[in-house]
Amino acid sequence: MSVVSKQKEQLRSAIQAAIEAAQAGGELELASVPEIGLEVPRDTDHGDFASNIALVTAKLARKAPREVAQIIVSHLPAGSFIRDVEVAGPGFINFFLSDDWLFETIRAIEKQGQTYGDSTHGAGEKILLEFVSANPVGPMNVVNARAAAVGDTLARLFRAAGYTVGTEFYVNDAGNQADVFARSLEARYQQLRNPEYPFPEDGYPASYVTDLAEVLDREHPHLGEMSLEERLAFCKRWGTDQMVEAQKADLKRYGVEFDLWFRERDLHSAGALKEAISFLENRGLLFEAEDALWFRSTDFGDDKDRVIVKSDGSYTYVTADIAYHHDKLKRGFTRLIDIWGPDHHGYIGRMKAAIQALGYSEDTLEVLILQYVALLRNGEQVKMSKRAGEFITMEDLVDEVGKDAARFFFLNRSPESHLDFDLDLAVEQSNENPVFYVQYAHARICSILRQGREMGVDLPKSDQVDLSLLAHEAEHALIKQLAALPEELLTAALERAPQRITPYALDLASLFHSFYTHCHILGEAEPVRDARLVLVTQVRSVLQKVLGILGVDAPEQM
RNA sequence: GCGCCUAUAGCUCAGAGGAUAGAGCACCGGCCUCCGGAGCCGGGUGCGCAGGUUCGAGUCCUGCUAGGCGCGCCA
Repeated sequence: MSVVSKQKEQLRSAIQAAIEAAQAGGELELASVPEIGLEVPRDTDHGDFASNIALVTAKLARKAPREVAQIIVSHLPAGSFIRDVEVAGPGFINFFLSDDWLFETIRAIEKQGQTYGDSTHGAGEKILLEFVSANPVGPMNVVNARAAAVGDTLARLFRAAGYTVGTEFYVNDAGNQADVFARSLEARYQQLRNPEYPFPEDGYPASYVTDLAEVLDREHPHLGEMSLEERLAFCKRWGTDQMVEAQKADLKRYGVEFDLWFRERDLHSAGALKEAISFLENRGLLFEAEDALWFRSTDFGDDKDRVIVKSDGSYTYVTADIAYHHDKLKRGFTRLIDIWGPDHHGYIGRMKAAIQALGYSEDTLEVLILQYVALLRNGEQVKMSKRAGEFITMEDLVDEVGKDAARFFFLNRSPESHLDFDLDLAVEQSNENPVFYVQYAHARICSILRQGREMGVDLPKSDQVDLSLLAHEAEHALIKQLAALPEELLTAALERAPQRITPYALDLASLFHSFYTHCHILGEAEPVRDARLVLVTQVRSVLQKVLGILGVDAPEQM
């Protein structure tokens, strides 16, 4: 249990006891006592913790909120860890604690290191997080970059919250787009010898296809001996493999590595689609109409029924996706979280229907819809067309603004909000970027500790120093921020809100910078110096933890 | 027409039913005998509109308005 939770527990039982005492004395009449809410107020004038219990119960007690608060306060045990208590505002009870819990926080971080802030909340639950899943027919775009940042950080948050997590990239290498890509690649290959060779009307004209054709020609000279059918199959397999490798490299550079790259073609070759179809068939959920085979998804709340096998005998996208999700569930995952683009939101109904048809509850599948990213340059939206080969790729973005700034930028916004990414601004102001502000705090601490070492100062442990010397306002504010981490991480995971972490990091950095200007360290008398060295060491640890969650580097020097 | 998302400061965006709504950028002042000035301290404007629920609403509900996206035997 975190230090903050422990304080809240103690306060809760104190309040509970006070209410019971008031009831026994006939001062308060409550049929039932609701859960006692406690929060850390934003404003430090409002104490270390505050409760709204009097506001919540006022109606029940038929008294004014402030009066209820006053009665509760009068029955609080005296002389405890509660240093002071007051009734404030509309009826809040504000608690001012003795500083011990702050110092306990420092000892907890020192002891727990990079596991500080973790919890066991998700123990027993296995989450499969699927994200990016860009088609293997071209380079990834900036929405993919946004998805990668959000998904990767969510995965890290889930792990911190004690869940078992698997991350997957679904490679759609067996669908229409892969065929179109294969035909495009084959045509470019032919054109190396015969410039007149026709390029498919719906093909991808972008130059990377031409570049790829040249590699293909170089590495596979026997290709000309194949039949057209064989060659297309080869292009499809080889070409998508090349794209997957390129995507892997881009993502790795971006700090994202998946546990599994799941190939759609493996589902086909394993007969998983047929298996899924007969599974549904056995449950009487399929019917034939208009020469096609349909899934009666309306039985599970979908808007309309969906085609599973087209009239030409081929499968739809949803068929493979049902098989894929069935596979995930069979692997023992208890919750599936998919991150999709906004153009897929209409797809939620049929997938939730499929999950239920497979015998699981609707909320086994959770879909997070990521909104679009509009790129701005010179104040105007950059027009992009994948088909015309005109677009800013994820690789371009990372080249231009850097991994850390790009990730931080994406993670500073809520996933479901539309995002304008001003490239000029991101590049121009790269030195003023918030991410550097946080990294600078880390580098500064490293520098202090480095200089301390050079001066021959041994890094003290918390039990060797007098932590009560950390009495400055800036020090208390800093420690409170450290204490807030466990709740912050858990809430971010539960609400699927990675965008909560960047403000936390910025606040922590800001509180550190402020502390730094107000409180010197190495020049101070030994007891103060040592206490502060312990403090900044723990600040560094938490900065590393938080930057690690964001997937942003924590440099020792900048 | 139906569905999803969005609307908060000049701009880009945070915001957890609570007290005086925040950050960055931009703009204007201060702060270096001393650990990194990529820093600190101060300065000001805002919840699209109208109802409702609540002791209390930027937050929840309803209806409008505006923008983005979707509604395929495409993926």
